[in-house]
Amino acid sequence: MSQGKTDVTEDPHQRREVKVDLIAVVAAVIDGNPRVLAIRQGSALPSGPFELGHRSLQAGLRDWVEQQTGHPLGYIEQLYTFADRDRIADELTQRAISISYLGLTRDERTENDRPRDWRSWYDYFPWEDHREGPPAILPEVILPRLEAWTEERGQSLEERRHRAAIAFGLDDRPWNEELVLQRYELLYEAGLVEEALRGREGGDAPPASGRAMIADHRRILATGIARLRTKIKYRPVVFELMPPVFTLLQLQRAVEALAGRLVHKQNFRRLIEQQELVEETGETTSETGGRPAKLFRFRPGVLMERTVAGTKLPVMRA
Amino acid sequence: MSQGKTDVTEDPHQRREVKVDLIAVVAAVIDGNPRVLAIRQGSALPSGPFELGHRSLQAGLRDWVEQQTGHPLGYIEQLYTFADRDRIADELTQRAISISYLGLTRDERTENDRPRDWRSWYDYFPWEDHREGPPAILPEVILPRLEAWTEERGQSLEERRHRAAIAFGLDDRPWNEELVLQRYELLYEAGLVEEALRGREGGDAPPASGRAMIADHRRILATGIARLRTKIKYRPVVFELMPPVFTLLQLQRAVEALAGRLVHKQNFRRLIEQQELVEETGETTSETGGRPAKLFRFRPGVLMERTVAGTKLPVMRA
DNA sequence: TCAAAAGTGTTATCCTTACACCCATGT
DNA sequence: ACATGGGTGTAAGGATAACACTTTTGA
Repeated sequence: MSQGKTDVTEDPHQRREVKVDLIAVVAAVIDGNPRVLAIRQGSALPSGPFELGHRSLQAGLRDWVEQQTGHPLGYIEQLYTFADRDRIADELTQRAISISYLGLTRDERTENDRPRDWRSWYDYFPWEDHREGPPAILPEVILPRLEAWTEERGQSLEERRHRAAIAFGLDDRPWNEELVLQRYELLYEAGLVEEALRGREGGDAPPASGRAMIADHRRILATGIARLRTKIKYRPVVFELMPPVFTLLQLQRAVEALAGRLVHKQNFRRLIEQQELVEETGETTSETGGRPAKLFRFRPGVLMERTVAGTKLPVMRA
Repeated sequence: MSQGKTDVTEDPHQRREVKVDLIAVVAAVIDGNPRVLAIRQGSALPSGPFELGHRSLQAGLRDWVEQQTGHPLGYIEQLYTFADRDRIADELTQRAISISYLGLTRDERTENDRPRDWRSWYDYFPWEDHREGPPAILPEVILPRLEAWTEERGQSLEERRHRAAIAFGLDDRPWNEELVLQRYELLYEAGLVEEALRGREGGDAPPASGRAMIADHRRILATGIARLRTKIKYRPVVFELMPPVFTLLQLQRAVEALAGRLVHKQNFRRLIEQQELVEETGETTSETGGRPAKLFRFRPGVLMERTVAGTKLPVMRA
């Protein structure tokens, strides 16, 4: 913006090489809570440069995660690629881009796994856990400050109100758990997260809440959570987070942990049953307390069919 | 696999710089057909390296597309990032990655626009257009060859059959228009598209059909089409492809062009109406033949609300 | 016996699908 | 008048959301 545009055609020999970083959001459900693999006391996502030795982007990512956390990765999918905006380019002839991935793993403690690396999502996003109703931090801290911000400047006042209303479910709008990124970005713009204040001099109001991360890692985490919350609704990805056998309530609790809200027990079961995602093992467990629960496993056949589901358009009959 | 893993930690000073290419799938609906912006007689997607002069990835992409096609870009979204696998690295110390984007534009002929750059999707994927029923090429050419391929080798026979059945809607399965990429990849594996035969020596069966493109551009195009066919169902992206005012049937035809299949007129209208996506302008047009049609425009307010829609999970009432 | 969790039945409502028909204009 | 596209009514079936209730265990 302020730096004056460089004419691309000026020097055809200018260096075009770029540093590429790989960053991972690795999620699991442990003890009924959604968790993410983080290093350096929870301040950073596993990451590292894409190097010549890496056979592919994914292979590079796996190497870094395993090296930094001791945890091998199973399912991974790409999240987003961006040119770093919070990071200052090393030199004028050097830029960096980041390629982020979402990984899903089971709650299996491997030998070299360091349990301390698993942090709850909601340490970073305390306003996102609505399983026990809207968290107190919302009415007590975030919403008042956010409202103050929307009234701060005369310019795009209406637009800000509107965005906040949609993102946080104000004015009788429903809470939409998928809008994790939009909420984080609003809080960032409003200066309510620590990351937003880093460039500026002090004096601003202290951040609203939630543990901060280095650079833009928390934004990337928000992207990963949003993706998972969306995807869980139309692809059977919970698979990747569950042990081989489980009870229906355990499955429900996992979904609730991810979505950050409770679901209706019976309707949830009907949904699962109707999609034929699972089958009974024939066994039961009484480890859950109360009446013993039937154990289920995912139907292996479904994996392939359902991974390519499809949504609705009022098509004509073939 | 066969190459023996390189230890990443061996030489910390090895070069980590990488070439980054930006590639665009730019779509429009022109004369009732879905089209893509392609250069070099339709053999390549617009693309170019990410350079220092580019303020951002998106800005770089816009520059290249405008420079190569004369067409300014409106809406764009990221598709996928990958390390090139079909391209051979320039040197041992040099690798390349590609970042692909999907762009949507209206049918507006700008002065410097070269109409010849707009190619129909279905030139590249003739098996994807089911608006007049399954295209003849499927039963006549593709399916027989594909079947031959599934029986070719004893190994993963069942799995191949299954994949083909899902992708092409065999054995009473419905046709799923979203599986564009899966279908292309199957045809690639089966050696039924030209691109698959490039590395190998001749003697193979000639490609099934569809215009080929350089490198992996056709695969990227398939990815873009798949994304658009999916997205059109849950986000109001058709907006970006329509003129400011239009009739409902024109809107329907546009959706049909993209989806490659017909939709039920009345149910389509109910869907549009129910989502309150459009409003009457009060005008009518008789340019469509037959009874004059009411003209509509998209409701500007909806743009914001609907861009963040949301899907279903059996939630509990707040 | 009672708490805790498992598991079932039922209803009103809404959305989806499908079918069939009428309306307004130009030729 | 008739072809062409525009535009509507309605009914069956299925999925959703919201009820409340019974069952089986461990402590």
